[in-house]
Amino acid sequence: MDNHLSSVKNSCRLLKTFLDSDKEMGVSELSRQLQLSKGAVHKLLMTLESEGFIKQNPANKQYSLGYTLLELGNKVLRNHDLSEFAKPFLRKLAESTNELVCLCVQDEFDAIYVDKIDSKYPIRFNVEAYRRFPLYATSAARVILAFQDDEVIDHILSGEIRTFTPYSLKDPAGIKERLHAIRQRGYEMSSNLRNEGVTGIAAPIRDANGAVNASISIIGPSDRVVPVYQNFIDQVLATTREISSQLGYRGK
Amino acid sequence: MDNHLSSVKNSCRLLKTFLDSDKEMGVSELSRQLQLSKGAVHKLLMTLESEGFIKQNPANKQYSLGYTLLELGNKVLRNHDLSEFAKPFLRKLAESTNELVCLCVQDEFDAIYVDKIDSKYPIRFNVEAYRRFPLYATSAARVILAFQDDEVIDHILSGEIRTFTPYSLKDPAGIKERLHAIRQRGYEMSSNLRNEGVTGIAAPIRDANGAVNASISIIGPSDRVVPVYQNFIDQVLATTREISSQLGYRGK
DNA sequence: ATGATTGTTCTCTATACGTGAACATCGTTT
DNA sequence: AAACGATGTTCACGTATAGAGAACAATCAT
Repeated sequence: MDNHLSSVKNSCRLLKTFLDSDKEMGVSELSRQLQLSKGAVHKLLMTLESEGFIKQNPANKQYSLGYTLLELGNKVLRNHDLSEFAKPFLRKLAESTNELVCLCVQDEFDAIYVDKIDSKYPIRFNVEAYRRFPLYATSAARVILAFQDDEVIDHILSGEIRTFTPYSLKDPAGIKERLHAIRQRGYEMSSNLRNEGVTGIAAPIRDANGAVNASISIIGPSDRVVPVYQNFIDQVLATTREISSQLGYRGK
Repeated sequence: MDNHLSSVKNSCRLLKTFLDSDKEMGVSELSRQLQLSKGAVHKLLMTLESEGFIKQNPANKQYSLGYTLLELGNKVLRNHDLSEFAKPFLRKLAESTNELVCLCVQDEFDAIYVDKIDSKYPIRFNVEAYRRFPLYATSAARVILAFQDDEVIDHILSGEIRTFTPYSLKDPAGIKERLHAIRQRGYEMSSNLRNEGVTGIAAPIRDANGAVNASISIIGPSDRVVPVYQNFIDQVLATTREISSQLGYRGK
């Protein structure tokens, strides 16, 4: 870990520990989780609080994330051209399918839903926006991963593979085969791999250079989605091709 | 600036400079804005990037905010009990008024809209959620400020007063009078102070101790809102009183 | 080609960081 | 009440390190 500012790194780690906790946290608990002295954690908190990144509950002296992070997070979205650009396409797709439609992007070795439009049906599936998940886990993510360099794929598959249902893919070789198949046919469809009874259909968005960093997917209860899957595949592909073309992509 | 970690403070300042810029920024520009050496800024960026708080565009080497901030910002909202709790009340109010309805909270010496439901009318006014603004600037904010301690009020009014329209309040003494009036009657209504042709009606939410940290407001074009203002005042007051009461407030 | 920008790397010293322990405040338990 | 255990907060100190400044590399414009 050279040329890294240790206290800055610690402050980042501190903020991120709040992601895995639903409650406020105190100095002692943070000091345990981060393996830092209480004094150091306290100084970190004082500094972060003075900048609005952390706020302290006066009643119980516990700390939680501050509103400045809300501002910054929102700014990420507003600076994110693609979500602005893709919005009308998502809306159109949501209207014609009535199912959950998501815009997924890659960030390092994770995937994130940066936008979504919920299904109108009373019985519908839901995803959590803005939360990271592994690139091998969902249709929307795999359809991005499939177009990455082999080194990236190998690096990700050489790590621990998390499973979510009894059907989740867990064999690296099997996943790799599947990725090649996706690359061949240009889309992905899967059921039960992330959530039982749920089917996702996803296609990649290409930028002007042909690189894939994002995808659009339709997700819904299998008994509604599977009977019309060919129609949905056609619609997602039509949408992502139109977007890719408007982004300057000149491929098939 | 004692017992503050300077590099952490710098990293916070660095992230916040992106709030006032709509584009990516490079080392040199940041170094100028922050008055830090290029080397120092570079190290900050490397560290923040390794934690996902910053990302670099490989094409032009410029930097922008990273997706981890999106995660953290979203977490702030999910941890914010009030917005979850107030949601159904907002929806009801939006449905019966058809105008923009906002939930506003105080953070230090600023106000932030943490939730809103847009008007259904084709001609409608819009606010930017999650962005700070001064506590004296809008109805929603003033109705919170009015119930703060005098020291807080004086501190805020002793600073620079920003104006937004030719009608914006700018005389500290006049604002203070207005705040007292708000306190008397329990709500605020104003036109043209933040945006010309726009009228806001706001009432405070009280917690179990009677403290005011949030408000609900109805905002819309004056020619639609003013004619029915008494009705809207009654509805906002009924809503905030119901919420306050459910939060444990036992006042009038 | 030249020059003026950039981003990145390097060396070096003042200092700011993190530790560890002491102190202060809480609730609980006995 | 009194003693305990847990908290959050403060402090002094030595070492690791953060930040300055200059050199280097890589662009882009002229």
